[in-house]
Amino acid sequence: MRTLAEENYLKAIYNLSQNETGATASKLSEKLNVKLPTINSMVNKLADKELVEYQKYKGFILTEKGKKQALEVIRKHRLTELFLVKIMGFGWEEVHDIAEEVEHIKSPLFFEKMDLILSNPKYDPHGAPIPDKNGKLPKTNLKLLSNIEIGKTVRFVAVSDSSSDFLSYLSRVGISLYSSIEIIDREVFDGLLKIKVNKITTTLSGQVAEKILVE
Amino acid sequence: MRTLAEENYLKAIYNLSQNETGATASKLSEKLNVKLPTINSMVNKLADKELVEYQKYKGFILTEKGKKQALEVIRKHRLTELFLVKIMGFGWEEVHDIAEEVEHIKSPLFFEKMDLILSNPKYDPHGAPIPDKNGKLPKTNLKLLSNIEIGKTVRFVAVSDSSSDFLSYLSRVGISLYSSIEIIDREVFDGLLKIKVNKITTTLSGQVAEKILVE
DNA sequence: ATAATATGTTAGACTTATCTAACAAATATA
DNA sequence: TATATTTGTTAGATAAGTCTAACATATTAT
Ligand SMILES: [Mn+2]
Ligand SMILES: [Mn+2]
Ligand SMILES: [Mn+2]
Ligand SMILES: [Mn+2]
Repeated sequence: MRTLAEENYLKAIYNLSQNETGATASKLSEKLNVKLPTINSMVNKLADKELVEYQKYKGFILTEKGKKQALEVIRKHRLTELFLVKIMGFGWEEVHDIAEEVEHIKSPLFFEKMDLILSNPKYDPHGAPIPDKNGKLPKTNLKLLSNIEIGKTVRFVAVSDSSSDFLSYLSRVGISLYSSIEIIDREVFDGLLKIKVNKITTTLSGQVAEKILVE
Repeated sequence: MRTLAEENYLKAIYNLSQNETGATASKLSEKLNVKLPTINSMVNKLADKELVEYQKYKGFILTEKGKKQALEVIRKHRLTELFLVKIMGFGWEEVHDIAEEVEHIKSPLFFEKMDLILSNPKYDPHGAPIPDKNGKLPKTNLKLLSNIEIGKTVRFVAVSDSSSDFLSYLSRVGISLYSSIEIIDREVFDGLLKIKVNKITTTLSGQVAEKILVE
């Protein structure tokens, strides 16, 4: 039986290993809000269970088995988020924290029913792909809004930060998923970005532009 | 922060103390599927936190504080069960086990939304009353089907066993919540009961009749 | 290349929730 | 009432998940 803590470690390691930097002890420590030695002892246990590969002082990578389990949890998380928005009427900025809890429900029936009610959805409310029952994910090829050339128009399809603060901010400035965004200008010094969305011109900071994924 | 185990103990003690027999160590042990010494150590902790009153070799009773907390969990359980049936389309025999997990979700928003969607419901799918936000329960005055006199007609309003096996059996023999049941005959020896439901005559065992609550 | 800093590991302790074995009290039975 | 049985308690062990303090390795800067 997989424990709640184990599930959180697997998910965090999976998410970190999507970045170039990979999953290191200190990154995990920060992400999971536990001290470094805790990471060490937990990762050792996960290695014993053959869920991660781990050599001292090198980072961690998930085994196939570990990856499959991580994707099961991620599937539950994203299905839940979409269910909360579509069926229960929550805002996209409210659902992440609730899904962090609900993703640990064991009952497969519960999530199968969500999947049925939502007709096998492919994306969560933040534009992230929902792994299918076998852990398959569509290959996406997204770019950061911060890297798009001036003059281009792109479609906002996902965020890389699902925190309430960030999403509320986007809603407040009138940027929602699937909006068309035209790049008007970018400040070289700090990446400050002038964009046009729905005929309205807005300015975004470089940090914000890095969290917006477009195609 | 209340732990999952604590919540299960509070709920179990509350439920047991609704019977005349009260909550004893061995009953709790059986209900929670843990050995007797575990009950002992946990109840000692709950007593330290002033959630139960406990004197050696006597039973346990919840303090006001403990009762309030138990009712919070019971509210979440029953709201969840109704949500699963009414909104997600589960059968009444499928929901208890799922609710045993979901009741431990901390997010108050999640349950407030259920309550809103269901319009402040008063009863769960098994006829059990849902405590309100302050832990208030309607006074119900139900009788056991096994105690009703021959010749009377009663309304089936609740079950005292929400297990899948029992509820599936009731569905199979065509007895559903709010059916009218006429008592045709009762065998003195073992309580075997002949009833009429929807113009159909059926026979129920004494054990089954004891789990059916009527008014 | 050496020293300073950042990152990772080991050792040992603590809390929660569980167990088994041994013992004690209460209750039922003869 | 004396004994047997059932029920409850204490003692001590264990596993999971966390911590702090001390130490080791790796990386960065001088
Ligand atoms: Mn999320
Ligand atoms: Mn998401
Ligand atoms: Mn139930
Ligand atoms: Mn119920």
